[in-house]
Amino acid sequence: MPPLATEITIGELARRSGVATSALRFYESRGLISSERTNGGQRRFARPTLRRVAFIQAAQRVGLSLEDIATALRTLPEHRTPTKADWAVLSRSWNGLLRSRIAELETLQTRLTSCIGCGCLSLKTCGLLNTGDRAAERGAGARYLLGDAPEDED
Amino acid sequence: MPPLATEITIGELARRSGVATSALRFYESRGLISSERTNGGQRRFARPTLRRVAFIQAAQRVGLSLEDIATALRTLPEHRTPTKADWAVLSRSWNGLLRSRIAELETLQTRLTSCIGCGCLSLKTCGLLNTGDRAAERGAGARYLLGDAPEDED
DNA sequence: TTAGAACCTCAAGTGCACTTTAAGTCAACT
DNA sequence: AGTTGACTTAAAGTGCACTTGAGGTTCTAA
Repeated sequence: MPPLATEITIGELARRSGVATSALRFYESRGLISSERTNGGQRRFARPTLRRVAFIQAAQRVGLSLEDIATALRTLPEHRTPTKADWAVLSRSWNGLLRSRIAELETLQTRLTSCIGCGCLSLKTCGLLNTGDRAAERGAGARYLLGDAPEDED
Repeated sequence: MPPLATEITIGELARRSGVATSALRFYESRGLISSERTNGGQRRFARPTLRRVAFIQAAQRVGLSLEDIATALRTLPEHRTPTKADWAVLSRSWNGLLRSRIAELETLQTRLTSCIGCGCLSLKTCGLLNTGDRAAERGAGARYLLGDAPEDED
């Protein structure tokens, strides 16, 4: 048998993950995935990479940057197949983020619904954006309109 | 009395909304907000603009592009203060989007939790990314890994 | 062995959502 | 009337997440 035919090409990884080869090369350049090379210099990915890519895709859906995802993935071992425990740690931290993200959207939804109900949609009383929890996500976070002058009805 | 002192400067709008003046000008250039001008050529915003900006901010949190938000805001009257009914229509459509976005994240969370539970995290059986609903959001949407060959355990 | 698909690198280009800079004008206060 | 801070435009720059293009090499199957 060959040394292990379990390695996959970048094209295969692309087809299986739905991510373009150019994006996969980009991820590798950013340290999110890694590969071995053939004698000819072509990439060969280990199969667990498929799972890493899936994780990257999912994390992006939640709004994380590649930098954040790279940081998270660094908690996984690079040169051995991650164990159940490895993934569990990663997943748990991620679960917390998901929870706060969901809570944020739910608050927004509640506010929106009650605003429809009362018809006011006033910044003062509804505070569409004053979610009250800014736990999740850095960057262009929630702004505070609470500082508005009291006459800001309408 | 002056013709109506209810108009606010771009600086005031910026302070009250937490959005930079440069961003507000950018929003205007993209048709998300509008303004009158003084004789000297400076912008004066009507007060309801504050609410529009709040809406823009909130919509961005849900992951909408400025283009999408602009389209949504176009359903509001531009030259009269939006009524309760105007906002209600807009909010309702938005509410649906929020709902599917929340559902998507909840599915992801469930999958993640059960994956931790069983320790498999297998693409085949867990399908971290196979949320099964791709109702919300265009663009870099959910990818399908279901097409994976059956031997893709790990 | 050879055609052609798939791969390689590096640099430049893209789209989004802005920000920054430069050079100048306006508004409000004293 | 003058100063100062806020405003104006237009163009260029930024950061992220990629994609595209050019020019060349490798792998696989007939």
